[in-house]
Amino acid sequence: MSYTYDYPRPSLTVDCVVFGLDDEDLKVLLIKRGVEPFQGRWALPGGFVRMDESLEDAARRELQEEAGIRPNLMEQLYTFGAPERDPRGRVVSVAYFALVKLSDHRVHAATDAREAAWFSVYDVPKLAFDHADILATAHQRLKGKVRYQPIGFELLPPKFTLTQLQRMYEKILERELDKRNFRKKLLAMELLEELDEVEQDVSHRAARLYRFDHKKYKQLEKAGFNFEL
Amino acid sequence: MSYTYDYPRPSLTVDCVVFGLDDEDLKVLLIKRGVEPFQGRWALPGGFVRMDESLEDAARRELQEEAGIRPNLMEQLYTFGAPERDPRGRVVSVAYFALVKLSDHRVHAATDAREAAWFSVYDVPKLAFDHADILATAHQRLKGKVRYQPIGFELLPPKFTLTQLQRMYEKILERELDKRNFRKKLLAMELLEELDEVEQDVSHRAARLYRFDHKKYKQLEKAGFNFEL
DNA sequence: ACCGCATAGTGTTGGATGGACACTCCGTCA
DNA sequence: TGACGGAGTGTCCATCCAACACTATGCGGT
Repeated sequence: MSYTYDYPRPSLTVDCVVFGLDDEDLKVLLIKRGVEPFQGRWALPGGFVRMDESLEDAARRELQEEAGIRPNLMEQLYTFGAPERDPRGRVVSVAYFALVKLSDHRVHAATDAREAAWFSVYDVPKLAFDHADILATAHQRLKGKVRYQPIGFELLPPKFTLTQLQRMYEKILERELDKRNFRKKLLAMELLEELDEVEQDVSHRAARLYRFDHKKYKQLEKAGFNFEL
Repeated sequence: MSYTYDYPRPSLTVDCVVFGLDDEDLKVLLIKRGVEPFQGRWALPGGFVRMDESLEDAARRELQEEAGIRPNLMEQLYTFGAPERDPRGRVVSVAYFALVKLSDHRVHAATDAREAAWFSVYDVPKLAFDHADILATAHQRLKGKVRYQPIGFELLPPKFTLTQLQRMYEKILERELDKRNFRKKLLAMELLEELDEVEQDVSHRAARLYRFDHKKYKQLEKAGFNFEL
């Protein structure tokens, strides 16, 4: 089977930058390439767009196939189309940006006979194609966006302590925050539901758990509220 | 001549949302379609991407061909790829966002035997394809971006009065600003060069002209300065 | 020459917000 | 029961922001 057109067409792919967070660092999901070009190199998960699926559907399908991951939060990042970005010919790639709770996804990282792994964003191996650019763009977007949209919660488990929350922001923004000011500000937004539970299995005083109130945020957002830092 | 591939490929186009500003309103550039589908409908300027040009080059080429316009400021907006967005088949379009000084471009609007015109953003005819979505996305982006990046200056002539500047922000943000607070804030940034000139041909006291200092802004930006409102 | 008009230009105050800063509380483990 | 590690909590000061009204100037018409 082959397909013929009057004018040449670029290939169209999607690539995904999936971020996760663990106790050490902000992590990104990479896949080891099994075929040329760049065989053996690490790369972002991704692949060709099918004719009957939307771009985001393609990104979600590739993530599912290559790493068994179904992110809650996914959005389009940028489209990379430099003529020489792929040695096989003209390939335009729509990049997506996703956040996952690492606790949900640590196990599934290596599926489908492909090698998949989480790497610290600050210590990434040499990547295939222009994937280093794509990753840099995504990282920048995350750093910018986390300050004015409450997306960081997608990186944490559903119930978290205020210290976990603060560490998350500190790792993403790459600067330290003041504990008292941070708590004051977050609690003043009234977007955190205080639970009657505390963390378990810690060898010191256990911290209270909170949950992010998505419903309330959507309401406030409609009313013109702006989340900030 | 024809081109054959092992797998089907979508067509790839670019579309441009070009904003301009005049005394009345924020304007957007539209082209009347001369061919099916949507013959006779107004649409965003755009066209197919060639195999050897980057996406932005394609957008600039189409703008030049269809409307004789060379914007200073142009950036990628979003990629639209819903499977049914074009009745001719699968067409994925990378949308670009541009700002121009209308004074430079009023004349050239209708060139190349195509009909091109500026429409008020608040009174746009029914558009072809999903161009209404693209326009809405671009308009939203403009409203958001103008507050934290000094891009609004691309809509004004090189020399402008503070009142013109304020009107520009008011039209884009769709709310009134306080004259004194606005001037205080803008002048405090020290990004406006005060010229020894005043506006001409007005039948009242002439206002002083200013120029935006791009060089100084780039320096301050590197030093961590953030333009805001 | 004068007057009217339209727009230019200019400061102060009160309230809210943001950043700096240090100690006590509590649970665990040795 | 004492030491350790992290949880939790309030004040002060500086800065930013919003609200607010009058005088100055140049032109055009009479």
